[in-house]
Amino acid sequence: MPNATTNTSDPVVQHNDSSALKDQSFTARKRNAFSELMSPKVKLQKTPELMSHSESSSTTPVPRSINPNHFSQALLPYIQHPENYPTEVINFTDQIVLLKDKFPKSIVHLLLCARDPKYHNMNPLDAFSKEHDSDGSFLALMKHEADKARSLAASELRRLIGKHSSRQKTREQWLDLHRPDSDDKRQVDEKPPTGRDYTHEIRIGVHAQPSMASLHIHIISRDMAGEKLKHKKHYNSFNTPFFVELTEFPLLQGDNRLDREHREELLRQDLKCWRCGKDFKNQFAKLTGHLKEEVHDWKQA
Amino acid sequence: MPNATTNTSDPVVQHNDSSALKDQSFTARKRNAFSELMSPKVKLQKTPELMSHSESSSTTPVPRSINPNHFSQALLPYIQHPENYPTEVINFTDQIVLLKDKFPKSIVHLLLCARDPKYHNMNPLDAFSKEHDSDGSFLALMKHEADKARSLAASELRRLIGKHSSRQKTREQWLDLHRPDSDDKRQVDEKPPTGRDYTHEIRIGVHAQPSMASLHIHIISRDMAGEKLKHKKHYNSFNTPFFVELTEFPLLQGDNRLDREHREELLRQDLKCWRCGKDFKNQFAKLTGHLKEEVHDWKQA
DNA sequence: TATTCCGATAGTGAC
DNA sequence: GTCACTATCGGAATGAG
Repeated sequence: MPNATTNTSDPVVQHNDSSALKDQSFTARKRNAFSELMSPKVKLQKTPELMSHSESSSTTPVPRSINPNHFSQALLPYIQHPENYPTEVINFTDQIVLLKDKFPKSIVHLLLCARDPKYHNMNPLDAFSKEHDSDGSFLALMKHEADKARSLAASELRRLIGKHSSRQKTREQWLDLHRPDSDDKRQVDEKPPTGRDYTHEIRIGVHAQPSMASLHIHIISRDMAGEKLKHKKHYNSFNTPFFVELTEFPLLQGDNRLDREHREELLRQDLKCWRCGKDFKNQFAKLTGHLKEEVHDWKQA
Repeated sequence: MPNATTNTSDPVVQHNDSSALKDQSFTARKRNAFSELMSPKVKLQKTPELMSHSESSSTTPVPRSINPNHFSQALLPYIQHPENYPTEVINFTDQIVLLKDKFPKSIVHLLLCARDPKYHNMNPLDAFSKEHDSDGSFLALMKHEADKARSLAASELRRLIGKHSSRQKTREQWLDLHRPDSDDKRQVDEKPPTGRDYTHEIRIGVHAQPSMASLHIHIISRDMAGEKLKHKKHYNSFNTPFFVELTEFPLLQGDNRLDREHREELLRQDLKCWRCGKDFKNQFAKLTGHLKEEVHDWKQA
């Protein structure tokens, strides 16, 4: 069996489905980031005062006098002391922290956070605007980091659902027949068939109006099959224009998502299956029931 | 100890609080009507076709083609064959059946049903109108039966909560001191102090728009402390003009309860404590919490 | 749009 | 205004000596 490559469309199939060692296929870091969810209750550590917390022009849910224990500040500890959270944090630099979302709305759901305090409490629509990022350098940095995170997320998704993929199985069978010690090399193809490219199943973007004050980008697989997807706003925040892809930035000046009312309207709109478009009105339970079937098919591709 | 009388304001206090024999204080009938609630699920028996089911001018929730198994017909078996339901039916004549409400909204909650098929599916506002009861004989009959039922209900209420009553305790102490074999007859009063008159705590009336098709009159204690009082409409149906006291009939021609919209408005109105008048808006749970205290006091009277 | 808890609201099905 | 079940919708608290 050939060794793993870094090309997510040409991966080794991992047959091992247990979670014990699964992180090793995800990243070379010693950290144990993908092993488990955090404990349900965040224990906020004593945090220093924030350096800055200017009000966003796109409005913000954060109170003007910021209580570091307020729920909207729950990401702060990871940003300020990522080294203290080896279970949750996948990797970090001086600029960013990549961590697992504690309440995953899809099979793979990561958050890429900016560490610079000037982005605390700043709406991403502002942070990535011409006004605040005139030379686009911040956007470029985050796009670069997000692309790396996409690769990690794709690898993790492949590890988790690759065994269901028909393309993956085809590749696996070819590799079995062509392994160095095989007697049976009837196939004459020069190269193995490509496996599924899971990077295409990863979406990258921000919420037009986040509740968490720390600037964060969602790195999320397409499925919406996460255990913590519990209501309509969860779903619509990822499956309407409320979810702003990073490629959309900087937004045009008249973008209607700069209007608070429009954002709330997006979250209230009818639930529609991301895969087949079926309209479930307000029936969230019906939607999730339907999604189980859709995701079953989606895994087969 | 003197024997029981039929005067509800001059009762024997029953110290026995167990349910095994409690029916004996309620009625001389052999029936076991007050022992327990029916099983939660009504098993409708196969019923003969209804004789008549004219539409009420006050509108009716009953479909035009009546299915005898429809929920609105659930009282029919008791009316047609009261003798088959000794547990639920307290007594009956050719004209009426008196039975325990299976879903009591107060500590005592009885239903007095008319047996004549011409009242099936007739709104009580019509049945007791000049048009349908020009000589008032039907109203007179039902008032007479309801008054008898009131006495039974009052006795049952006394049996259930009399031990909490201060007036009842005063009477009890006097009777203790004056019992035939007592050594201590220091009291010189000629007559025992009256106990609480529980007939004043029994209300008699109909719902302005019943869901059950069979004409029925509620005989219900004042408390609203029944286990089956579960939502706002339950409460308001007994504590707004939606509850039409039998003494109000026949209604004046312009009575606004003849209007369906007005009836629905009555059920939607703010929840107000029947005892102190406090407004609980839509907060049903807060109301029932409050009622526990009020009913505790009410029992003391 | 953070979660969680509680509770009010709304629709359905009942044979 | 029948009940019981499911689920949607709506507010409030959320820390901590």
